[in-house]
Amino acid sequence: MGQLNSKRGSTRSLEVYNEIRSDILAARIPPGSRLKVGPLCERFGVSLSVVREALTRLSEQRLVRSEPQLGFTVVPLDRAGLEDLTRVRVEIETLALRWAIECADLSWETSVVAALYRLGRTPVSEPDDPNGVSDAWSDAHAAFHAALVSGCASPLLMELRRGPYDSAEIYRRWARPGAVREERDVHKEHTEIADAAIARDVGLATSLLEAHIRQTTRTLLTSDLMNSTPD
Amino acid sequence: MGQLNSKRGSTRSLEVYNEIRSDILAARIPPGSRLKVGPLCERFGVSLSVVREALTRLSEQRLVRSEPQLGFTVVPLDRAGLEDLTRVRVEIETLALRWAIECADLSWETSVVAALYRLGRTPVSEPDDPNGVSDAWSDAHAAFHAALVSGCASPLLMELRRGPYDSAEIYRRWARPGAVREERDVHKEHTEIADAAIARDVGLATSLLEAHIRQTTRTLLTSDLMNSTPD
DNA sequence: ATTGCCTAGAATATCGATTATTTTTGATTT
DNA sequence: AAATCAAAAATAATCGATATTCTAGGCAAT
Repeated sequence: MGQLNSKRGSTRSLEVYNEIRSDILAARIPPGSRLKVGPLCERFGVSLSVVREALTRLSEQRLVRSEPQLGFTVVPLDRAGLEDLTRVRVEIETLALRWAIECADLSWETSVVAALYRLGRTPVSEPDDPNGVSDAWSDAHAAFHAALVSGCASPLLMELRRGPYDSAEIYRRWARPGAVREERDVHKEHTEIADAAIARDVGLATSLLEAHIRQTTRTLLTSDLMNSTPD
Repeated sequence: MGQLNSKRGSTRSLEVYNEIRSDILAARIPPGSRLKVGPLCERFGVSLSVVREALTRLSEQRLVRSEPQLGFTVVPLDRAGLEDLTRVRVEIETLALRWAIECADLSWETSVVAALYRLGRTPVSEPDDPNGVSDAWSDAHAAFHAALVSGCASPLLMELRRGPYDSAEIYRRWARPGAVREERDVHKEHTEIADAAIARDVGLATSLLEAHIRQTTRTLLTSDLMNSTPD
């Protein structure tokens, strides 16, 4: 009864939304699996409407698929979808970076440097699970790419960028390096992108960013994950 | 018992969502006005959860703003927002058009020609309300711009394009020409864009499309609407 | 044995009522 | 008269239960 939620602007539905979103992005729920409302209610100690609202929001963001009368599922992995996603991401991310460099100021540079440093100091994988990527690294990686475009002076473009980035995150998280041991020096790629950006070299920075995104996809496409799941 | 809704895959919530969305895009609800759940329930003869779900979906699409604990409002008009929106739309629409031209095939050309013809034959405004734009023309206009990019072979890009287009639609609908009687020949602009696209002239088509979008915004920004509403 | 139909069980979508929060109102004090 | 605070009204958020739709598995017919 006495439920003291004094935090202003907070909502049970928002909390559940964040929990489920985090579960999906952190690869704690497999792509394609069903999200049954009943069990989720029980898990969060919350009512139907709350969970439905959270799932509805996620489905508008393309992290969840909603089939009327059939319920909700985590968006499935899909080869063609990843290729489309990559093309679109390359355009949006490089556009945002271009604008950011054109509008660049000191606080933007600072946030890029800071995010890069943090990313470089964060272990890529947990000691106990050397296959997957750690939550901490994923967060730092997201923060670095967000920082790169944070100076673009377009709130709308930054919001539009988030969806595709998150969609790609699911692929990154589920791709067990497996057979394809990465020969890339990912941190070097990040460093070069940041350097070029701060040096105001639009052409170099955007082409490095493009190569970075495409290379990641190439790795994912050849990973056992995308070849083992037929759909 | 009364099973009025035998349509598979339909949902009360989807219907309400479409109704409200249509109300917003057709300028039947003023920007910034509150969307109280109670009255909407009564109007549609439907329960709270249904309306909330519809509004949640709309707020993810940026047509509605959701402030926790404070309810929902139609997204307000905003000068800076329109300028940002325009910059982003120019990039996304021209990108999609570029891809469409590169992938062009006969059925794409056909749909462009068809949409252009329909648009040209649709009266811009109703006889009884010569100030506003007619629903039919808005639909035809949306269909034409959708047709232009329909050949881009990227489902994701087409979906991403829809949000900003709809956001801009609210501005188009609420701008009473007022003092600024359009000296443009809008249909000529559409025709030239379509011609260039079908002629595979990427540079011309995209720059005409860009000019088209920017010109519309320029008109809106000088209309009395954007100058009378301070926020 | 395979196909198609039908019934029980499970899950989704919707409802009506309850609880919690915000806004308004109006009395009280400075 | 202006400002402050407290009760009341309005509105948002959540809950528990009902109605509807889908799914699975058995049974009959070919």
